Amino acid sequence: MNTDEKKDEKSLHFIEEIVEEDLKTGKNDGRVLTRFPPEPNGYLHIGHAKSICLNFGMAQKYGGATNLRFDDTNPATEDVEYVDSIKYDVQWLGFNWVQELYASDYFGQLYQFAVELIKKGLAYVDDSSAEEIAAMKGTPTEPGTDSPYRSRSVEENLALFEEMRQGKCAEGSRVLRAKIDMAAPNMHLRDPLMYRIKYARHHRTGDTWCIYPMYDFAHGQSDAIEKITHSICTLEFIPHRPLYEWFIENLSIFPSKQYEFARLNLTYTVMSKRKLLQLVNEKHVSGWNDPRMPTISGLRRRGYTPESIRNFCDRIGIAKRDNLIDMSLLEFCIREDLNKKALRRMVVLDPIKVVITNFPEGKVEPCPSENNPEAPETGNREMPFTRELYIEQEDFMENPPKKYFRLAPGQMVRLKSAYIIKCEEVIKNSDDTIQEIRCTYIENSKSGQDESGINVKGTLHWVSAAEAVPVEIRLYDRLFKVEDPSSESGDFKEYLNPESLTVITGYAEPALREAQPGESFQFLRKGYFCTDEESTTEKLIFNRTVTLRDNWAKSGK
RNA sequence: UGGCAGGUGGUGUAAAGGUAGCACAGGAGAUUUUGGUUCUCUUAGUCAGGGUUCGAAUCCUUGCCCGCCAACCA
Repeated sequence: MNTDEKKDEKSLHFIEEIVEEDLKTGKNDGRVLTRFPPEPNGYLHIGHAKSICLNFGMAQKYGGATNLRFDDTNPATEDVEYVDSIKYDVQWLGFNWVQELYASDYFGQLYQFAVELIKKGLAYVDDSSAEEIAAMKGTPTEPGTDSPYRSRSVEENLALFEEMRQGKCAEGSRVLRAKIDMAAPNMHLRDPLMYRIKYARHHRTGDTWCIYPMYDFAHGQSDAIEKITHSICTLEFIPHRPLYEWFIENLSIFPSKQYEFARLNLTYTVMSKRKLLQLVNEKHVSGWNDPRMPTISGLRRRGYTPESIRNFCDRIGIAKRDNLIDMSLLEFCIREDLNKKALRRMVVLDPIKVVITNFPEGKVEPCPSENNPEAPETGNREMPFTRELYIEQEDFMENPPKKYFRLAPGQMVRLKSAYIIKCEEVIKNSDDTIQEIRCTYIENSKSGQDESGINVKGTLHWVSAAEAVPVEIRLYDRLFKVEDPSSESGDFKEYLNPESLTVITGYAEPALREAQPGESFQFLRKGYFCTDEESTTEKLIFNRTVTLRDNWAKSGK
């Protein structure tokens, strides 16, 4: 009994365990307040989605809340364009923050904190150059050396820091540093920089400030100011934790706690904002929302749903070891979701003409076809069946291998929701290519009223040649040719997949005329496709989200 | 040769000293008017050595391997 109960429980990941322990011991009065802290210097990607699901998810699960806080301490790289896209993407994923905040909201408070540390003799103004500071920092195996400015008096430091703030110092001429330990084995404790001078216009504070706090002197204090209980970040911030705690202790502010988990890596793509920005700037992709990008906006345009992404984040788990998740898991998640939701439509991507010789010219016979067999309540739409049709080039072979269930001379197939046809003759062009396939249809074999008694192995999708709508189809494939482009030697861009995008014209059944931008469909036997945002009634454009699973192709044919 | 954090099937992730489980991927079959879906079944794993223990993925120890850290980035 006891063991059965245990089996049913989903096991907790290490952060959930920490929170449950805190709740049990009454820490923070049972309060859970997390924050999602993006820097507005790029678009959010699927790795951020993992963090978003974690931070908002923890709050949701334990009756807490989550702040959205922009870590905007570097005006040189940040912009409102990014702020807007980030807010949109978080909401699109299905999460709501209680407060929209900015580290820049705290610039005044942070300045006071710095003054406080100077007064306590724990911070000093250093006139050394960036190069000199780097040289005095030492190396991981050798201790650093004290700066000649390290022993300035409190009064002098106070005056100098004030001058920095007033814009009396040139950019790069001075910095404010914490006075900790130049011999610390942890490099981050070797008198880390707290403030630097930057004459850059900030997207929120404008020209109010010319000194800006570094990450380490902004993040922890922002957490403390907001009384964040669990400050969750990625593994590379582990060495920052002692510094995070040092500032909090010496300032005697709310003791937020930092916890670190392993960031997401995905096969056949890159996940660093720097690299993604490079792909955008160098035009290897059409923009941050190119459907090949692992960005939230790219995935959205590709046809990924919020549900599928949340589900994916759920399945990959939270742990501390480095990981490289197989792209096929993400693909599984979107297929799973779209299988339930996407309406079925027939589109021939690579047409070959079929003439039904015993079907009257000019006749149009409506064939009802289910919109989604997984959701019968979606009903049917009608496909027009006519004498001339298109089927897929690959669905016909003159000399088929055994177990080829499709069309071949003398063989019969079912046209989905319509008739069984038999291939009678192949008409060729002078260059030996196929001009058209001549078939006869079995009159009493219509779907739903089949009295032919004929059993066929294959069912093909098709469209009426006369009624089909030409549409643009963008076939997307993986962005890179190798699983882990970042770990390969040389420039990661050498490994871009030149065939990541193929644009073709396909022939769609008439019902697709009404496709709205953002709407997803299953093109029968071909895959899931999403109407592109640039699609119009005059020119329909579809992006391939993902192919269907294909056991036939997998078997090597 | 410094500090820190990790190492469980191909990929992820559970098992908190007591049956190594789940998902994806792979394989076999059944169903199917999508070679889709669904349903069965299945291959495959505790980094290595030593120790503690009745019993170790788990504790101790040594070694090996991977990652992060020396931006006026976050």
